Amino acid sequence: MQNKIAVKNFSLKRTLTCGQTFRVFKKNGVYIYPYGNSVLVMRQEGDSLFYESFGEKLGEREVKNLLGLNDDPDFINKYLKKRVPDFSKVINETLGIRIMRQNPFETVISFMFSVQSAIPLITRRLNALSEIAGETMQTPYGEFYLFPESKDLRKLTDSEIKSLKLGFREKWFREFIEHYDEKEIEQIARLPFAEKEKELLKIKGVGIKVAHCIMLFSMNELSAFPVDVWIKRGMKTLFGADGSVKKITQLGRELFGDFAGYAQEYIYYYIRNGAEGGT
DNA sequence: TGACAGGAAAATA
DNA sequence: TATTTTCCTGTC
Repeated sequence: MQNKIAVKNFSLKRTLTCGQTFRVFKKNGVYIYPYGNSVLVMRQEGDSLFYESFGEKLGEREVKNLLGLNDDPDFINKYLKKRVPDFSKVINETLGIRIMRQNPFETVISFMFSVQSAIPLITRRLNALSEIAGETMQTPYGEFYLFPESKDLRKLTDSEIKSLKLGFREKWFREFIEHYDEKEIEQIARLPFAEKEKELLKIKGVGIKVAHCIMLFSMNELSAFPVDVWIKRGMKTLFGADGSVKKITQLGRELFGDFAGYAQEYIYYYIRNGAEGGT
């Protein structure tokens, strides 16, 4: 792995395992991430990130963009502290998580599959789908499957879809692949925030939480504020916030402004292990 | 075995 | 418009 990027206050591990992405493989100390028509292999050593790609080659610009390495944690933390002084205790200065800029089409399906599901189950479903419909890529690290394109998804048979065991999510998935393709999702990604949210909510299986996950993790909207059960608990503990998910989402965006998405990561870590000193 | 985890949509008030 | 109920798979 001769390609090297200098990084600061960055944790590849945390970035890839914090729940924003689901199809990442760890093998012999390297992380392997199928992305578009590439398989990206990465390894971090201190302040150096090493990478190489197979299939379509990925350059430094693309890798940095994917991993959110153009975001500046120092700036973001200052911004958040200035806006919400009480929040200082929640901010973990060395967390090293960056918000990724993933593929929007894949991210819609990923978070549709995430509804009422834990991470290992989501991963299993997405891997099963990729193995059935995605292209195989041979690498020195083994064989990996790219995430399928919409044209591949339309070719899925009934029993193949059934084999994914999507449960009540199955009808959403069928409707989605019938009505949407990459182009349409890319179009949505170009809209301003409010319209983006509105268009995403039109997709069956996409409610407010999933819509904000999609915007944050694949559509460059760092002010998105996905509220799951943990964030709901956190917002209640920290700010006494109560009420519907919609209300908490609004409150989070008003409180944390341009970087609500990063604030959300801090709250998640704080409420799950930060307050007790975990990692 | 039964309790529980996890969001969206439909039903209901 | 706001609250309750139903949906499915999997783990412990």
